[in-house]
Amino acid sequence: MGRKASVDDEQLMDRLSCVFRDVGYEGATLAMLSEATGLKKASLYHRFPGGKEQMAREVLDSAGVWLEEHILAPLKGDGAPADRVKEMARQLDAFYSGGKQACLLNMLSSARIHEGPFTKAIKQIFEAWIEALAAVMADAGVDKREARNRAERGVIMLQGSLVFSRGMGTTRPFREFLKSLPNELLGGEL
Amino acid sequence: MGRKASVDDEQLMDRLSCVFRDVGYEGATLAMLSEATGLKKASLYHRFPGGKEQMAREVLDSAGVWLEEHILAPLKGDGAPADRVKEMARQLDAFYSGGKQACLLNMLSSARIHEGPFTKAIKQIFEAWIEALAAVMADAGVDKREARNRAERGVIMLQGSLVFSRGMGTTRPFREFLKSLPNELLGGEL
DNA sequence: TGAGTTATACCGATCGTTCGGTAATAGTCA
DNA sequence: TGACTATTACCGAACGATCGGTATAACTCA
Repeated sequence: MGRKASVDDEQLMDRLSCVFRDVGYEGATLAMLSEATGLKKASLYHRFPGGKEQMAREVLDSAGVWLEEHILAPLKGDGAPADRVKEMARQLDAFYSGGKQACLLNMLSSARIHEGPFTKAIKQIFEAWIEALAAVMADAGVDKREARNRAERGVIMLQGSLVFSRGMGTTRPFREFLKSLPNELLGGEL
Repeated sequence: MGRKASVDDEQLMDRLSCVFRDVGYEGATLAMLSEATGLKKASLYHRFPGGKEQMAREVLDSAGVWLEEHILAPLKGDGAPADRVKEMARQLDAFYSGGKQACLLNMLSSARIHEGPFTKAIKQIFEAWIEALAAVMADAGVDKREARNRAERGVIMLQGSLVFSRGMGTTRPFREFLKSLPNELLGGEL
């Protein structure tokens, strides 16, 4: 068949994701996306006929897949609840580069594209995440309602610690959050 | 001497702030800022010779002043610690329109302007806020180190709840955060 | 070869910005 | 009081640059 791509889809997603996470949707220009991927604009349009919006959309979708594989699946595993949570923390640490990289869910939820193509996907990811977290806590014997509260708080603190870390110019808040997360979720039940 | 302004400085700041909080720095266009303020682009440049960057910078500065007046001053008041925290919650509820509006500190800390003109101001605001919060808790008898931890957690949860609320399309998380804030800060000392 | 991939060149639109000029107020002096 | 001037606020039109996007040709390799 044809010629092989100089950048495989996975690398492509990673590099596009990096740009969107750094500067958001509006901040990301095709020039930046081109430089980050090593592909010229026209080549990007070959891979993403839908343009910048499709790129962001697919990056968001692949983030959803990543969450499913690296976070939700381990959370639904059969180890001890505390171990599953600790595994999640490990994965999060890698995903956010120890707090250096922002969260796509925050960076892509600007109001410019109000009720736009991203809002639904973002909401779904948040919901799936919280549900899986609540399920783990339920396994650990936490009351269902309390489990949901703690799950939301966990996600909220993740987002907040990333925002705060970026604002303060240090990754310490994020790292401390990760450390406190298991106890935060399974506090009275360890 | 000259002609009186059709929009006073305070209104101007409020309307510019609204745009930056909605769509961030890169997302905000002169066209949007012009429409939001009722001033034509050229008139905006009369008020802000430094252009868009000066607008964002002054909006950020005026947010710092607002924090000083409406948050830090009450926190340093002479009422009961719990009352001071509750007053802060009231002010925050108004400032963020019950969770409908995002935080400038989050929206202006994109990496596009890395180490740019906003980072220092953002950091200062975060620091002043946390210090004032920690002081209130110290007044309530909370251990100094613990007070600082809780203060940071408070700010982190504020940011996180705003991000989460926006992502989920509901203000409930923010409102619940506000409700839980006094107990979160002064939990064991009420 | 010929399908698949990348590159060069280009497009209209919009970006942030600037400039020349006009509208409106305040002070001056008759 | 009322023309004149100074000063400030505002706006229409245009700037160069860059935006996202699109042709079409050149290259690569099964």
